[in-house]
Amino acid sequence: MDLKATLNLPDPSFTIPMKADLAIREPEILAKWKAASIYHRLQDERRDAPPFVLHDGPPYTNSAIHLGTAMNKILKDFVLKSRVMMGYRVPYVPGYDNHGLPIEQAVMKKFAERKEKPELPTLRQACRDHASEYIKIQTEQFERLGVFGLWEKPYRTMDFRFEAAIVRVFGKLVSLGQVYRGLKPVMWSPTSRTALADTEIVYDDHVSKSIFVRFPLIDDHNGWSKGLDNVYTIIWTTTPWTIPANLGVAFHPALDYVIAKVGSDHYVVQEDLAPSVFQKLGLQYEVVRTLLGASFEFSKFKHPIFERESLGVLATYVTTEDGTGVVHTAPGHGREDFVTGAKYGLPVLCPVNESGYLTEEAGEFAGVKYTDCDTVVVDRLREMGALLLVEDYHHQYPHAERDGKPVIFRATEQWFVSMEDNGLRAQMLDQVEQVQWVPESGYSRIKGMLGGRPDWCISRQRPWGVGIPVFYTTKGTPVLDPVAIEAVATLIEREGSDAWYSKDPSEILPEGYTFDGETAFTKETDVFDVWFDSGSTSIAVLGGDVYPEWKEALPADLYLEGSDQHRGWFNVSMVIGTAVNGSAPYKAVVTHGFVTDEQGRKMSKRLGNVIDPNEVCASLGADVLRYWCASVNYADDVPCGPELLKVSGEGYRTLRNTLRFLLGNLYDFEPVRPGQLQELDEWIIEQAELLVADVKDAYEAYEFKKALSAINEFCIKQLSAVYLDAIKDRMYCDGADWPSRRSGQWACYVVLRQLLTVIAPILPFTAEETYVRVPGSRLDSIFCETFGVPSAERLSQIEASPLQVRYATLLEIRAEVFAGFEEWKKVNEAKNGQAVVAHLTLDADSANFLRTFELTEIANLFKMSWVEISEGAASVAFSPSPYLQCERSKLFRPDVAEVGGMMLTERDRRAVGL
RNA sequence: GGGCUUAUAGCUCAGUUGGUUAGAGCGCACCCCUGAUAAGGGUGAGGUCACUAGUUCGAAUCUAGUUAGGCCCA
Repeated sequence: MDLKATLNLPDPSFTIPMKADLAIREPEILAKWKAASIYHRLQDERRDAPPFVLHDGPPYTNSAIHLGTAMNKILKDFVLKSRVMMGYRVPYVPGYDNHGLPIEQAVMKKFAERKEKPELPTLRQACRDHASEYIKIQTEQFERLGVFGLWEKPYRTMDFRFEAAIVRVFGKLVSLGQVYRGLKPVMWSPTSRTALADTEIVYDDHVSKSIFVRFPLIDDHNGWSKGLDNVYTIIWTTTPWTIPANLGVAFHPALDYVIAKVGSDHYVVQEDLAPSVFQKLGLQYEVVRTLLGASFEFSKFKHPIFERESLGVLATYVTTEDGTGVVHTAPGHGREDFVTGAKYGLPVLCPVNESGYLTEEAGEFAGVKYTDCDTVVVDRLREMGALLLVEDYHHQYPHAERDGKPVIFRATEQWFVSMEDNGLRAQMLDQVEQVQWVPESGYSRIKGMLGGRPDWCISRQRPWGVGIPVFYTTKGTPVLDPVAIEAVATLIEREGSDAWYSKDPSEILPEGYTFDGETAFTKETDVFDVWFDSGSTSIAVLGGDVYPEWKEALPADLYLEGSDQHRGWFNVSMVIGTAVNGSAPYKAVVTHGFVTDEQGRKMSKRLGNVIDPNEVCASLGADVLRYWCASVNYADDVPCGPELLKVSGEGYRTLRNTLRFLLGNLYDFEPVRPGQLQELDEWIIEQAELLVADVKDAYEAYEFKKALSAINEFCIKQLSAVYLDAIKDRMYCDGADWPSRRSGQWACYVVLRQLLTVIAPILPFTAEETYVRVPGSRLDSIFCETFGVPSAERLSQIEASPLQVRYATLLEIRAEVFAGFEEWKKVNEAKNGQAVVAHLTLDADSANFLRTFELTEIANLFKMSWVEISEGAASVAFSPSPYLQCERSKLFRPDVAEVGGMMLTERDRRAVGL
């Protein structure tokens, strides 16, 4: 008799293959999902279920995805899929951020290579095309990761209707009185009469006139100059043309300053710089007093030329590297000066026009070109006796990249969203309290940023964006009229934001439109800061005005982005959400860190440590990448590299093999619950239920790592090491349809289904691949299933289950037997426990406890030939088994006997009908 | 330089309100199995809890500082 043929061995063609071949198999599963419209299927399935809305933060569309974006989408998908399996309706509209400088620059580079200088419409079209191209690429890549969503209709900030929504959000803010027009300095090219972005600037050698200028003290505010006459402070600057705009002198609050006596005059300069300053000026001096910079706050000095005050202010950017430690401050001509000026309520004086000529506001210098100030202003300072020294100064100075000419800082009219009007800031800070921040540190981070953020400058002097929809009258009055703004929105909705540029105001505004009695208008040329676009997404998408199928209740349940978005998206979304709707646009915010290499260093091309998620999908598979994602602590910065991916691959394979084995035993199983289950089978089913309860809680708390390690440990410690090992004999050698075997199959079936549901959010491809082969799977997809979470009642029943205590105790004894056997093996011949009898001597209670089990079950679990139990002082001893080996089951058992020329146990004799 | 944040075994991570000998999985070493087989099982070795100084009867845990990372600013 061919005994092997009588065994019920797992059928390798029935179960999933051991070799995953994910790079090949995953695309097939994707195709299946696509054909089944899995996303819509799930929406349909859960039509009446409570919703869980994760609102997508839009990635910028100027490159393929990198590991950080991949991780972000995968983490989102963990949330989406786990919520689906908790029974929610889970809509997900992916988004894309399309306007802005980086795309414009990428496009300009292409034009430059062809030596072309595109007109505005051509440039904008090229930007649109560029963004479209990367939307397509990124969509493919995100889908490849296994992310379910409305990929055929994502939100795109350059979608005409989306652009119109942005305009309407602006209109809403205008009507709320949240928007105002103000001045702010930007890099300005006087030769091309345009504002420039930082990235359009190159630093080049330049020779400037540097001047030392003294400012007489008018009022020392708190008496620091008491008893001294002729007190001055000295500033040093390399931009004489900004002297007419001077409104302040800045001191470092924490540095020491000296009052130096020079003849009958007294000069305030920074202590460390005093020797070099006076040496340069050729003056002998004597220190008469030393004071902290903070002393000079609110002191009043006189402007060196005009009859005007220059206020003593404090600023921490004052350094001791150059100059005098006292910084000439012109809020209209420097970013730092602007911020400091705003703090002290100084006006933003900008007496330089767009061509670089000084204006009427510069008084006697009106009409002078800024470069000529090197002589005109300097001469005047000399006449006034304010000039202490002038010399040439070689340094790096910003130049426009496009024409190589020097640029200037110049305040221009910009649009702002006020943080204080309507109590917006206070309201936002209140809203911060209502939001759940995960991890908790996000709370203090966003709070600091909202509390400290200045008014939001929403205008950009760029071509690629949504035009700020403001008309001006011939007198230059901005038309802040809802009717006019809505006219723009209507146009853009129909023809896109390009139409704002191509149409005349008369073509846009309603016929016969008048404002302030005027009928002729010009258009604003600035576009919105792209953060205004993305700050509007909650309203544009969830508000449902753009496309009704996107509509969901606000606030969203969750935003999930990198921690840099505290300053970015979370911030601007809060500003617009709170201003427009009166509340935060999100109930919870989860943030993740950044991906580093295995040494914790930033990924960079230079270091050659960049991991490309697309390559990982094409080699190891998306499930392995997702496994990695779930295995790291995303709240911190997360390491990734070839070694870690290899480790993830190994972990993945362990899980896969567990699924493979469970399924392999079900090839001849109809999923019907047998009347009576064996104890061990009930035990593992209870264990699986405990696991599902834990994992569901972990998913709910966004603790994917915890979910994965719980699953892992269950597979390794409960299934592989104990249960699966113990049931093999029963599965293989018992009669195929004996209740004992069916009981084990039922347990495998139940456990497998439980495992598949909890694994599915992390390893969707593998879960799906396995699920469709499980006997009795009638649903199209694993994602139509829900977690088999035990009821509270059932849970407390399991937790108090005598079965759990019973097996825990048995497994403790088992561990002692195993440990003892290792010792024994070292000095004895027999290496295999199956050929060894264990002699357990135990106290009466333990012995009686063991006797409640069948000896065959104990021998099986302990992987011994046989077990003998006696009472006495606790010990474990071993001896070679005196029993014969069964030819069918390979076990050495007391009941092995010869029948029909074969050595068989009683059970095996029955199984083969002897 | 500022705000927020991280540091526990070779790796990824647990470690509740301070309280026995700091845990898990992987990896590693040795052994077993060869009917989960490019699988599976057993045993074991591995840690000055980044460093320094405090508080305390007692610190991985609390405090201050130092060092090295990260994000956002300046």
